[in-house]
Amino acid sequence: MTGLRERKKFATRQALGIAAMRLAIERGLENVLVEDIAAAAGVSPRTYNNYFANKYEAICALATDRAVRAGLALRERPPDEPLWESIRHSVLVEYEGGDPDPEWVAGVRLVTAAPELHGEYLKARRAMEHELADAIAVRTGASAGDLEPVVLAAAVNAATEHAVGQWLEAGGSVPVHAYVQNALCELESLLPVERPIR
Amino acid sequence: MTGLRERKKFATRQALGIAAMRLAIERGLENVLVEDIAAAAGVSPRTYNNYFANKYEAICALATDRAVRAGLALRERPPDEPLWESIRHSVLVEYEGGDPDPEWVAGVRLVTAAPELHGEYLKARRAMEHELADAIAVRTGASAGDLEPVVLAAAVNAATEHAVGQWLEAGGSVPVHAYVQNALCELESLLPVERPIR
DNA sequence: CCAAAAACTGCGCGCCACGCAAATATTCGC
DNA sequence: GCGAATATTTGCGTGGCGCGCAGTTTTTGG
Repeated sequence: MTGLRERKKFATRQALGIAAMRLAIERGLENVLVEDIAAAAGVSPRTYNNYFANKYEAICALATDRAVRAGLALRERPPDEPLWESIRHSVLVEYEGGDPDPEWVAGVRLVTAAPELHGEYLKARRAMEHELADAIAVRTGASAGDLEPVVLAAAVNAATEHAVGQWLEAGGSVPVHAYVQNALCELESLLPVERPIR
Repeated sequence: MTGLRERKKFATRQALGIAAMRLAIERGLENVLVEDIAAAAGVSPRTYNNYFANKYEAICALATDRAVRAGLALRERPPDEPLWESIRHSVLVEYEGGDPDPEWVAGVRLVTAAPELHGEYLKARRAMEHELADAIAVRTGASAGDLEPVVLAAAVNAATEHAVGQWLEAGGSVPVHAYVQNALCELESLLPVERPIR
């Protein structure tokens, strides 16, 4: 990742993602052309298509990256930490800085409100589920094909999305962070692990 | 649903969905034009777009319908039946007849193999999750905004998809049915409900 | 500093989503 | 049944998109 090539590539991807989200928020999804996004990121339309196959991928790129990072974060928690605590930390970093930032809030609102984005957004969430499941499997020493890590990851994802939904409905005076933490704690009590996974 | 109008509309939608899936299987996703699907269903290309916004929606239409039906099925189980049994029945009907049918198998393979279809397929699965969650909430008497039904539905979905994945890997000598039933039973033991939900 | 590898770009083509308005089919009150 | 009201289908036209191709520019490794 230290090569100039890779850094530039990543920067372009990120610039496109940010530009796409910004434009979609301020103009509305339908009034953004691929051409606009490319221009805003200082790149030719043709190059845009080397990074993303369509508008929606670009808009969700940030969400995708963040989601994947949650999985990586879990892998890097100290292995002696209780699993639930590790999961809570890994998921919560996703929502750490974002909450008061009005652009972040608008982004969440956009992604949940626009049906055209749902498919892409779900792909991002599922990517996180997979990362989480793998990381959990490593931690619990599960063998390949085991059901438990998969279910656990899915439950975490569902609880998280549910929390965000509740937070959105509530109007946003309390930070998301609190909602998500709450949901994860409640989830923990719903999934009592007989042989306590550490 | 008894009006001629509604029946025709439903028939067209189904014809388009079937045609789309068939063509995609026998030619490969990239070699199917919207025009072809419309023609195969005996409808103008313009009409196609009154039903579906793109190729992928049409291809996944059957999956979507089946997924939603699972939710409805749960609502119609006898309320005195144990909840887990109701869930198992409702989910299993999705996989009842399909398994030996080579076209059904090819469809599952296509949907899981082609990345372009993932977003749409995930939307179908999530629709089922919502239906299941609602039905479960009714059954357990949960109040609006409760986490438990949502998590339960997500877990059921994850277990189901996991089972199908395992079955695909195994090559298909044992029917899917068995895999899914297995996974759901295992899931049941993973989610011991303290105050036993009936 | 140079050759190999990779990324960016312009061009062009076929496909697609959708608004609009005319034609056709279905429903419903009478 | 009949005719008006309401839905659906369809053709046409347009703007936008996805991507293969081939030429140029940039980065890399030696």
